[in-house]
Amino acid sequence: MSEALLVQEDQIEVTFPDGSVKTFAKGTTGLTIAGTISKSLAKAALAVTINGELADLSRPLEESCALTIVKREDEQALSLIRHDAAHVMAQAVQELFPGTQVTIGPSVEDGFYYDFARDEPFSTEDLEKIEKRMRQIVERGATFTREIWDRNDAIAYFKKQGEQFKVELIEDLPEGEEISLYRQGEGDEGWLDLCRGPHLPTTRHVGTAFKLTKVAGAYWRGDSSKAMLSRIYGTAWRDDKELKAYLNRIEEAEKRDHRKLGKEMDLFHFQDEAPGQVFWHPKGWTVYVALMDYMRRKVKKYDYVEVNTPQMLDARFWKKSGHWDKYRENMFVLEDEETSEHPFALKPMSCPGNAQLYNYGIVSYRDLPIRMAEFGRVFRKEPSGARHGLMRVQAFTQDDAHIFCTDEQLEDEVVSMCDLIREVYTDLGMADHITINFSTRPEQRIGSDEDWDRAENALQKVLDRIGMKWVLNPGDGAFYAPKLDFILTDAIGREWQCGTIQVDMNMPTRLDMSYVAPDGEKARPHMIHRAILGSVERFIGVLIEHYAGKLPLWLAPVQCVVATVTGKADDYAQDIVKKLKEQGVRATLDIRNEKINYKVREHSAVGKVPVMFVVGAREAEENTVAIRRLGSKDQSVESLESAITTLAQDCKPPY
RNA sequence: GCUGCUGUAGCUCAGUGGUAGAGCACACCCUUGGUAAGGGUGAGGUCGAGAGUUCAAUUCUCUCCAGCAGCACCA
Repeated sequence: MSEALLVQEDQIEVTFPDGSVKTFAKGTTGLTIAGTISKSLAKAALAVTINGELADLSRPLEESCALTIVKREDEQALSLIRHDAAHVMAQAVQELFPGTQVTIGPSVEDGFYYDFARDEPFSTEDLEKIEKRMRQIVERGATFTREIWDRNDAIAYFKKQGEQFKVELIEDLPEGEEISLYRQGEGDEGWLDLCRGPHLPTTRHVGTAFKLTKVAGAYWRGDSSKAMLSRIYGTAWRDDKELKAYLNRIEEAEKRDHRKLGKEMDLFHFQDEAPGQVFWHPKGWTVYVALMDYMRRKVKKYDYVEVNTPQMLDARFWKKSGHWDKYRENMFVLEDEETSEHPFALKPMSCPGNAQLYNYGIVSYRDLPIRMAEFGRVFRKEPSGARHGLMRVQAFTQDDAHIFCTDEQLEDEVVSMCDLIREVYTDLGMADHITINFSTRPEQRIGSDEDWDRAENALQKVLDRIGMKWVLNPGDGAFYAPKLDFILTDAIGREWQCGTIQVDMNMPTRLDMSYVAPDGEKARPHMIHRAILGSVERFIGVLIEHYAGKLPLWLAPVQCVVATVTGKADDYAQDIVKKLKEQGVRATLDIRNEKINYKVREHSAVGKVPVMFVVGAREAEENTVAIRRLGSKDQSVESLESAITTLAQDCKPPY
């Protein structure tokens, strides 16, 4: 007879993480169970997980289950603390600013937010007041109580409270779904919010390690046609040490901001007169060119041909491709559409241009696949609030390519592209930092469902073959093709799309592309769009933040500064720079009348130059150099000849 | 585009209803110094643009432009 049958009807079996099983009366709470294990555990318990799902400590257990007790040191405690902090903040706001409506307030990475509807904006001083009130509410130690409400009662209650947004939320909940409210505090004194939970036992459990960080606008339900709400962000942690560490981490990350480093390192600047366009300084342009040269070598290695197409084309191409309908507002159109029969526009992407090259002449199946690369300079009129340093500009260069191929060639081509992308990201030190998004058909799209099925299946098969981690991003494909997007993050964790692979079965038809098949009949090629860096500008921004300005030697704008300790070594230093340049090293000379401390600080801390050769009378006499590598405190003295040979070798870019 | 904030010297920032100040950078001088800021002197500003209020606006108000944070968008 199995043990399970011995369990009486009014009892349940609880399995603990160590595998032990105990029997309890039905309806026993996690808190009671924790108490049977030890008093200290009951005290430390914050919540439970029931079959892996987080739940209130006070939740009665109705069925046999696997149970864990969540304590403050557990990772799950963080999201509880943050979610509760959001509730506490909402209560604080309503106490301080009566009439403010609450909407939603989830926990997010590193913290939480709550969206409020209020006529007046929240000021920075308001944040201080709110935070102070939050600490009082935490101090009160009000109990969180879960209540199940009747749908109509809940709607009536929130209507009476003037909470239109909560009413809308409840009305939109599927029929039959349990409507749970959480009360913090006792009876009518308590503050009620619609919430799925779970929560901590009391507000006191939130602790003191939180801080309100910023106030910003956010649309109701993420929809720009709906009301703009005031969102207050906060961060919350298990203890003050964690909070301090977080604030410190943010501060450090902000020092890596590419806009800040771009100025300090003299790489580029922006001006009001050219919004979203880069003024590249000599040093920044050196990085740009080094990266482009590298990409050109890669593309050659992978059997691409490089082409170049016009910057400015008749809008008929965009109308034909469908971009005009969807992106007209974001294109720079050069002539008045009203008066000109053929308005021209700056190209926002290179696809139609490359298609013209394909269409020039007759393509045989023997010519396929054609891998056509173009470092295309494109222009996109971005919404004013979207521009962001190098990451989102209005004029940029894509390391674009279009592969035209047959159905049979499709998958291998995409796999080979993934190899190339992986190779490039590895060379650039970013391989471990990419997220791949598989973005499938959007609601607004062109083409038949059969074609979308085929294109998505092809990408799915490739993903199965390449064995890289990926995330499904349903509905986020381009209007003409599903895609794999390669996402990188900046210093403070914002995500930026860099590489992309798009399997397109629509443009070839739209742009009248064909090839002659073995049977002599015309056939439609497939078109794969791909970019590896994406935007060269954006990728440099990401690289700067990733390396905190300390770019790998081969990309560093200045690879070596030869600096003198005394004027007596000027001639020697000049000679060294000349020799370095002969070996292809980007070297500069610093014989200014300054102390060596000053020069070291300027080139290392500020300029991020990877290598310094320091020379004085001694080195000039002995034909040596004192080598200082960025990041290391000490230096080594080497003979000039071997120092140059070694450095020249280290500066070689990857092939 | 939306909400909020910001715009003063090349950079980072202070300041004021009576037309401006610091540090760094720059120029010159002193200093020739051995690994993360040596000292002195000097030059440098239409206070984002336009309009309004005022005897007087860099300062107050409005509009526009640009930037920052977040949201929305991103072929």
